[in-house]
Amino acid sequence: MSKAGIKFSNVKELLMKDEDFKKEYEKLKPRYDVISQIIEARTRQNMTQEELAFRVGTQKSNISRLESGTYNPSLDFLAKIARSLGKDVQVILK
Amino acid sequence: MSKAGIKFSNVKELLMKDEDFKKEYEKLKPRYDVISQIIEARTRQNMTQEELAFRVGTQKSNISRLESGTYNPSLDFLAKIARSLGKDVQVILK
DNA sequence: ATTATTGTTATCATATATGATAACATGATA
DNA sequence: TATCATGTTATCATATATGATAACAATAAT
Repeated sequence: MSKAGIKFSNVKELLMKDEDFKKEYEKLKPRYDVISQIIEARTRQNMTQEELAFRVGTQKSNISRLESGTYNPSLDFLAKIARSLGKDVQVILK
Repeated sequence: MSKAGIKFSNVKELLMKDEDFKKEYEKLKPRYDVISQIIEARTRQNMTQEELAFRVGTQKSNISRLESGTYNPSLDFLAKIARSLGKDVQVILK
């Protein structure tokens, strides 16, 4: 074991975790990005989750769940949300 | 009935259908748009559905199904596809 | 202190996305 | 013709997204 007092295996483990974290982050970035925009657009218009839910045709709890980022939303659902916020959703590969 | 020989109710019906069609189209536009980009990116790289499937970690039949536009894909799936095509998916509300 | 407003969390039921496999279609090529 | 490469379609199993309802938390307003 080196003087620094930390085993390489542990460092590697940490780096691996960091790699995993990065990969995980990359994977979740599109989701968090669009959610941020949704929350931003909604609050900017002083719209409550309940009002947005009404326009979308669902319940406020479901809007809260969406905004929490705890699951993987479908494209159609995102599009419905966007239109209920007076916007269009645009998906671009680049 | 007017001289033109077509009942208003029928015209209305047609217009309604047109409205429905427009609404339906608006609703499906984001899906078809992103699918077009996927197919474009894949074929541009001379990549087969089988190769894309391998990179994504699924089967070629599932890629075919996605590209057929017959269902409502999730954001994560689109992101995985994009990355396997060497691209990033970008979702914008505007 | 109470009540209203807004958002959160948990839970159940149902619909559907996704993975996997197989069979088939089509066109190119030997 | 036979084979190979590529894409399509059907089907089943499983995981999960979504709708719906209820209970709760936090904050503001009265």
